[in-house]
Amino acid sequence: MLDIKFIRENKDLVKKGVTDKQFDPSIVDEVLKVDEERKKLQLEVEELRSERNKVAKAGKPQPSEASRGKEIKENLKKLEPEFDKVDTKFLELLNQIPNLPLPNVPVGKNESENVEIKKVGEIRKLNFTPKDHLELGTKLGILDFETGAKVTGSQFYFLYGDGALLELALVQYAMELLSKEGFLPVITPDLAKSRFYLGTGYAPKGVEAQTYIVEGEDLGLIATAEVTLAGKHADEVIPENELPKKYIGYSHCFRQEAGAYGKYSKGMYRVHQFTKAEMFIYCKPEESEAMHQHILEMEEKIYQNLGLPYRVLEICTGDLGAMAARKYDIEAWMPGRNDYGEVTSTSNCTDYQARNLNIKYRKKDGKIEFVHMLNGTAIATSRTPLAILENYQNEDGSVTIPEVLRKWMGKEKVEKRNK
RNA sequence: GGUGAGGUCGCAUAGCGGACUAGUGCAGCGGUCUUGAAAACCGCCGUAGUCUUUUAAGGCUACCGUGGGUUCGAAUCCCACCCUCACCGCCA
Repeated sequence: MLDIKFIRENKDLVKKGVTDKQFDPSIVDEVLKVDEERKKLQLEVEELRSERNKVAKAGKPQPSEASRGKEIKENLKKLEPEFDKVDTKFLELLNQIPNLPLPNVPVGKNESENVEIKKVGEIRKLNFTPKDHLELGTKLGILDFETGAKVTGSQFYFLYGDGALLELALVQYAMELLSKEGFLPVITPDLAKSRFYLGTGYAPKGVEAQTYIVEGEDLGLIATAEVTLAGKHADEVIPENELPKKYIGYSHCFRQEAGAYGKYSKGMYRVHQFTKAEMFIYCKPEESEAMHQHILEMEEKIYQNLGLPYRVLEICTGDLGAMAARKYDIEAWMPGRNDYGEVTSTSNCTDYQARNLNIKYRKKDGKIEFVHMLNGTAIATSRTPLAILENYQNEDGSVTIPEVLRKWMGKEKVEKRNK
């Protein structure tokens, strides 16, 4: 959420940001209106409580005071629920105001106005018609959606042999590279309490649209390790000298993806479960822009080393979503669709998530302030293997393994298995 | 899953209905002393919200695992839940 004080004092600025994000700016006026109501009620409640405390402090049973005390109690019994109701409504509305875009973010209505900031790598010219990853993987016997559908449901898959090894190799590659860059490798739980899968904004509006929820418990399957890594420091005050904290988290990710079908969702591009190595950084406000560039650099390094052609997009205001103040996506070339497709996304959420989760840091001078929080994909297995299969395919249907992964795969090429 | 013990201010502890405006110790910050340091001594030292106010400062409210309840008054009593520790059971 945003700081209500900031909203009170910068109404027009907030409205502009909200408008640029393609949210309805009237929400800002609504919040301020309910805020006034809330403050009024709060004052009444606090005055009553103050009197109650005085009466109580006067000591023993004095008959007249006791009856006044009873009266106050009755009044509070009516007023407090009223305040709670308004307060709840206030928070609900406040949470609907998205994070504001940073000043240099390109203004645009939707994804069509995202800005391509660079293109890297050369697209291989093939002298044969490329197959898509689904056909390649299925024929190689390493990818099996049919059994996934049988056992679990549509858009789930089994990996066999080199398919399984490729996923593990990618994760190990990313973990090794990033731990050398000062990121702490973390394996997190794959489930989290609702406070965290909601508090990180993964389901702020459509709520259950993305998240699988465990019946009878306050638990859901995480959509990304961002949820657990952000929850890790909830309600903490981090000493300044421990910042920045850099994590590379490993988890499985679960998304319902309700209604998300279509030709671009084919095969591994959009699935209900995948594995991901996710970078996550907590830092001081003044260094968050630099940290964001740092994450993007790491992502580029990974895709360069994997030898995958890609482009970098700066996401425009209208496509940022609620949490991000700035966002970059990397799209890798995917011959199967003859187009680029998203493989990573890195967001600077500034202090928006930190305010939801109450994560602060103590400065050297003793002052306490909210941290900035950033996240970025290192490897999303399903989409990265997809890009590898399609870009490294040979005419005979075999797939050459990228050099950096060979030490974990123990071979240079994936070929058809008999069994 | 069962039984028992426990969750109090950064840490450690006290607290068993009205002297709690949550005490004490440690750590931290400032000072005196010292060539410097240590020690000793003195002072300061939670978070959030809100009101008065230009600021500064002060007042008020809430917070003793979480949520309810009893009472004029709850850290303290009652109920439910969560977590930690120990032992037992069950399992990779």
